[in-house]
Amino acid sequence: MLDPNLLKENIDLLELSLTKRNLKIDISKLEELNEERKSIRFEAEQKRAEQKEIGKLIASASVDEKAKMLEKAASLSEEVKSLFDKVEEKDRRFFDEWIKLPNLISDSSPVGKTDEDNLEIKKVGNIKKIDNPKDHLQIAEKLGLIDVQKAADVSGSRFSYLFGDLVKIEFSLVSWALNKLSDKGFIPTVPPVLVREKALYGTGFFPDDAEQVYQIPNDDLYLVGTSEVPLAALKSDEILSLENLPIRYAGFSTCFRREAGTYGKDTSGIFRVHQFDKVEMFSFCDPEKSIEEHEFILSVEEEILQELEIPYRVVDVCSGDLGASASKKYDIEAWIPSQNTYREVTSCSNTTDYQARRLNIRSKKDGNTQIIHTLNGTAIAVGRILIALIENNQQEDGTVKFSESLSNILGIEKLS
RNA sequence: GGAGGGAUGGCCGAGCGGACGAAGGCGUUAGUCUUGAAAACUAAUGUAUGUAUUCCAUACCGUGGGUUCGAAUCCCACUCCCUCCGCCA
Repeated sequence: MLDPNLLKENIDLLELSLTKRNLKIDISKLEELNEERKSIRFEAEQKRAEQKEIGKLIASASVDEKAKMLEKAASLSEEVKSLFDKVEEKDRRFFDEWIKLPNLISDSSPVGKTDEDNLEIKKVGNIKKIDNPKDHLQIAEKLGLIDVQKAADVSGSRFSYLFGDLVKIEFSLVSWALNKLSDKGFIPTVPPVLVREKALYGTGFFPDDAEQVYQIPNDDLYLVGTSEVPLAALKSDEILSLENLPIRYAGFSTCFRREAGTYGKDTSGIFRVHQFDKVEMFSFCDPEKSIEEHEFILSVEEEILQELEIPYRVVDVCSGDLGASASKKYDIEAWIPSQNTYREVTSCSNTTDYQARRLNIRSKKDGNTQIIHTLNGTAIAVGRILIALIENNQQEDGTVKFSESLSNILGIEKLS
């Protein structure tokens, strides 16, 4: 959520940001709603003060005065009640709209409409020359490492069975990443993957992306699409001391996504599935240092891909392609030989104070509280990393062979 | 799943219809004393909103509703925690 004071203090900034995102929103309507709710609240509070005053006098009034005062107080009580009902209604009308506004876009984010306008920052790594590259599913199915057919029977489309060495690689990757992150000050975490609605609102996934989230209606719980949700909510309603920041967590969890609206996209293999495992970085940060922290998280992602010998490029996501809570976002796209292009494997966002305001996470500075900043980034999205590893290390004979240093990380030299 | 107990400020804990934003203690901060430190003493010490900006008003005692002129305090529902029984990786 944005700071409602923007309406008073920096309406131009708000308008500029919305324009960059290609959104047309009637701000004057919002201003009006905001004014209405404020003035009615003021009126209600004045009446309430009056009511309290009389209430206090009643306690010590003489018997004959009392009856009269009680009468007056009763009618005031009615008035106050109806005024506060109005306040509630006006507040709701304003905040229902206000909460829908996406985060302010960073000055440094490129302006554009779709992912085609994303700005490539750099390309890293050597792309191996592979003649007639096979895709990861062709390779892994033949080697008995992935079964999507049977998974479709059991669970539906976009699910998979992973077998054998691929599973061993997954656990090696996760363990390796958690160790690396732990060394960099991230606290390894296994968070809950079922959360209440509140956590999803707090992180900005609700109301906008509600259709992407699996529900457990019997228990009013939701399956998270990323451990970002329980990690962010971990500090909700807390005031953190500034000298302890940044506080960093590395969360491992299974992630669940409905992938509504992606029918026909990436239907082959495990690139886009309903369930995958991921190690996620999350940082609670001093607002003055979130830009550096963002670069730091990106650098960790790059380090991981470099050590995994995956060619990649870094993309600065443009304004039109940015999620609601992000002020700035970098994606890293790995080279996928079978598609002859780069595809997203990690993403890191600076959500500035957008999530923290909803989650009410603050710190103290010079005696005043301030909303802190939160950031998140993918360390290892297991499925997609497996794809990149398989495809970039495939051999002509249909096997997969890893370099010595890569084998040391994965615990496996060859898939055959 | 069954039976009982509980939730109050950074922490502990009192209050159980009006003088309560809340006693007392601990902690923290500042000061006095001291070469310095400790101890002792003194003082300060929640959050948010506002047409207030060193003053004032309003809200917040798990959450939401109700009773009442007035609720931390009474009633109802929910959430969470603890103890015992049952079941269970």
